[in-house]
Amino acid sequence: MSTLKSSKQRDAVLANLQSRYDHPTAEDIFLAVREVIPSISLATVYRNLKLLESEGLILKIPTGESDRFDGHTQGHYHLTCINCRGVIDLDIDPGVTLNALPRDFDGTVTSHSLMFYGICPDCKKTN
Amino acid sequence: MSTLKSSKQRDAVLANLQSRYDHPTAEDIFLAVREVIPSISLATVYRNLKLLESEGLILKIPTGESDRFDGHTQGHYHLTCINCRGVIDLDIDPGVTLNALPRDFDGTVTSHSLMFYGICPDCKKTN
DNA sequence: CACAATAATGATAATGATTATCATTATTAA
DNA sequence: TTAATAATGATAATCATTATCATTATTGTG
Repeated sequence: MSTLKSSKQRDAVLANLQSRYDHPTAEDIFLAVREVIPSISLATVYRNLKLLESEGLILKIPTGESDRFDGHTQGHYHLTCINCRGVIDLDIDPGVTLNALPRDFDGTVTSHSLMFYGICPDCKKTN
Repeated sequence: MSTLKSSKQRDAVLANLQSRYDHPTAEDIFLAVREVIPSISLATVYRNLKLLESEGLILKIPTGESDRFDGHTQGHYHLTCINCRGVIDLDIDPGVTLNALPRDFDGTVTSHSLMFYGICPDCKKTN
């Protein structure tokens, strides 16, 4: 197993993700980090997103379109707006759902992810 | 707006999806339906999956890899096995999570999807 | 400090999943 | 039965993501 070496690109990707509360795609992150490190490559962004996710430092949110990423790993839930396709945080207790797991389930559950679909406050206001 | 015309390909895709309880990819469905309609094209499978989903007859499950599909639309939850990458049904009351929605949320929620991650019974037995 | 080992990078080619195109075929309503 | 048009199969195109590879940066050691 190879040992991690630090890189300013990886630091910048993580810092960007931790500084924002939307849920950007790899492309979004690429564009943002490029303001700070103009030479950064999209491949490096993808590489580091994968690495950071496997380290447990960020979350990947599959959406059916481009994956989105979240720099805040404490349990919380999301809403996907079916109008603007954006993903926002919701303020709900993350515990409730796990309590509902049936006792007789033969597998092992290690985590869960809850996605709500609907209209986000911004889109609701605008329409 | 164009009016739907029936096709045996679309019927076969829907029938296949409704007859099974795994959560196949478009490719899986293509291979299965080809046993019945050897001339069917993968493009036709994708086309009809999209159409059936927009009609609300099937569910698309984003996974971060290939999308998976579900022919049973009554509310229920899934477990993604982090070992075999399969998706199985879980037997939990779908109501609990919606009750947890905060009252002061300014948007509108129309549906939700809960994905558990862990080891499925088959993989747990085998290892 | 100098250096060797190797992880990380940027550029870009390759892949895999999904969608678009287009000529042909099938379904439908009149 | 026919005209209108939705659906198909074949395949090209697109989009997101990953792999490759030569070069650069980081790190531990003498």
